[in-house]
Amino acid sequence: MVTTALPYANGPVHIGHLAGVYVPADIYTRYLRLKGEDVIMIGGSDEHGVPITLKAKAEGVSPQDVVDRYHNIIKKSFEDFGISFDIYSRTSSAIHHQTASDFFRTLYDKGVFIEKTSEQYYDQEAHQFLADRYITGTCPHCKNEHAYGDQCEACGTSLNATDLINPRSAISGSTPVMRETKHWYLPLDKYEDFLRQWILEGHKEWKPNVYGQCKSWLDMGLQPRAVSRDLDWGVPVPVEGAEGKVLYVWFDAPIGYISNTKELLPDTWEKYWKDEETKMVHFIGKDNIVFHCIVFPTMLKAEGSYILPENVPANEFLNLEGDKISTSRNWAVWLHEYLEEFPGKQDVLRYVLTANAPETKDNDFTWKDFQARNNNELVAILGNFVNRAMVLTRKYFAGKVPVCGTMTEYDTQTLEDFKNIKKELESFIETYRFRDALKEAMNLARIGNKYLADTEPWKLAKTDMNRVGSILNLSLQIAANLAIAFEPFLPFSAGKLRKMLSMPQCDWNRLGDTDILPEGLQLGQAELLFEKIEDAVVEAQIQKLLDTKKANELKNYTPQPAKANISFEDFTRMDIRVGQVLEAERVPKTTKLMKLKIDTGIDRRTVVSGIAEHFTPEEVVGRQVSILVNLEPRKIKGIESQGMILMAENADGKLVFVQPSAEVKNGSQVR
RNA sequence: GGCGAGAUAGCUCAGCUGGUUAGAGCGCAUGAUUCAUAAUCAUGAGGUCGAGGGUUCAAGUCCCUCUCUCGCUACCA
Repeated sequence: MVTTALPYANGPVHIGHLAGVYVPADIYTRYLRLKGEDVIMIGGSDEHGVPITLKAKAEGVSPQDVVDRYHNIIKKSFEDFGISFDIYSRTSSAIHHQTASDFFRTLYDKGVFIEKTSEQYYDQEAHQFLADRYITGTCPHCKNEHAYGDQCEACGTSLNATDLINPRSAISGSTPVMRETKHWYLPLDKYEDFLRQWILEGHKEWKPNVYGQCKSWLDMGLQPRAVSRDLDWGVPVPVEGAEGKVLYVWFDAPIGYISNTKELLPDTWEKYWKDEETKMVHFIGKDNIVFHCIVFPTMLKAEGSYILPENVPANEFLNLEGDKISTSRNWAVWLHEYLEEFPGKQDVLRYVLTANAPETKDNDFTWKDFQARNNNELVAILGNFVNRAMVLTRKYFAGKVPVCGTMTEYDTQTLEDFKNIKKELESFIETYRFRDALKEAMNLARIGNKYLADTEPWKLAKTDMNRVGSILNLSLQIAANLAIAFEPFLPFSAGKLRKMLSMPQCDWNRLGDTDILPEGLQLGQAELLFEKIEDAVVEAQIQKLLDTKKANELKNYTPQPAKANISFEDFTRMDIRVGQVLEAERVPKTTKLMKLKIDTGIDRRTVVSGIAEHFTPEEVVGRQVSILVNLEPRKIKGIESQGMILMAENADGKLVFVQPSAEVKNGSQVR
């Protein structure tokens, strides 16, 4: 049984999700199916939790509306992309609510949970407890007045809601009060010995990143974790006196794997979850390691009747054009958009994401690389070889598989080269090394190209047609092998290829054979498997990325609220002058600081300013600027700064000098 | 300055528990070739494995120090 991390239904799916989870899981599953194994692939949307309720609130719609929207987009795009789920369901379904509820109740009845009462902020007007995100207030560190209960976005410090000065409810705006609330905790610490044994002793074969992270968690010591929250969106806690409480989203989400299996196989689902013979594999990203290796197994163990995962092949992250993928910054290639803009090119993306998969460390996706891999590998190596074999066969044998005569020594030598491809592919795939597996499959096409180049059937056609027949027969058999080898990776193209080769079945066990296509078989219509991608196309994608990013930044820009009024007195105390930059140099070992020598008209002084990311020293020398001259001097990086240059900051973070619109004398006052 | 990750051919990266002349793909150069979506095939160019030190019979691979790069965070008066 293969499970894939449940994508969170507050946005569409992007290439990072695909590369990390869904493409590898799909390759693995398709491979097992081809081998005739009894395998199911389980997926679904994760639809509970605070961020969805916040999004719903911001848009003025219900949480259900939000999850409906994204669930449908995600589901559709997975289908179109060829991720072959046996079921893709969702955690807002009735069957999931029932399953999660029962699961909790079972643990509850067994006395697994610890009940603890703690004090939490409560909104008396809205009559509900407030999650950390729902509380705003003044940050105790930087005095930012718009800090959240879990984090201050101005200074980046993570906070407890109780740290905030002047806390306010984000729902009603009222001042919340502390009130007692009861929650249930899963005592992970009690399972530490079991986990230690199971993972550290029993699963040394797990990927180093997974094993390492588990080890570090176990070494730090585990704490009980709350499994419930005060919220009205989610699976209600099925216990008396738990009104207004739901299961915490990390508790309910992995149970989604079980619910979805139930939905798929109402009668036989237990075979997959409770039979020791079943191998369960969780495909996830690195952010999910702890939940799938520590928390969920503990839940399953505590319940008692479930099996534990056999492996958790977590991938690292994929970056995009050198930058982290980010939903909120819109720095992503969205799957549903890709499918629209590159119709019929699912396999190109599948190929690129696999060839460059973040299996051992974070990797970078670039459109240039996408183009290069398509043009130089898919088109030039794979597509071209198939096309050569097809065209030659059509030309000399009217598109029928020719008779294979006696093999030359060279033929058998070529065969040797790909005899063991099956074994190698299997060993790579079964150890989750899909990048290497794909490379191996590609090598088969290279062997084909080399074979044609070395035997030169187009020359022999003038003298020895029998020999040409043997060569093409073997070439076509290689093509047939390609159709099988690529089936898990590039299902669309492999299907197309099989159609061209009149190969109705795809039987993995025939991989490596050289009699897959019978002699005399009439081949289908030849068509190109892949087509070149022009420069303009990828340039447009890069431009689009930059544009949407910019647009998004501007859209998200909200002017800071006005500060409290000050008196005229206060204003006149500030002495702002027009000055001129005489010298400028970067401050060593800093990224943003520049040291400036300013002629203020009154004197010449040194000012340190954080503009080095936006201007070079040459650009600023000679410029007139506005400068606050009577600011208390301050040492920055050991340099005394005597004043402040006034800058305007644009929505995209770019700085602009505030300077007079016409030249004035240095020292002129700004009032 | 703090925390985390990293530094291997022009580029993107492999190199597991230390062991023969350090690898792949792409790019580049030269040659071959024309069946093929100017695609293919061959050959090659020599990277002091960031620097220095240490452990060892033996280190890209282990230890220490330093430098640099990339994230996040200070510094933006």
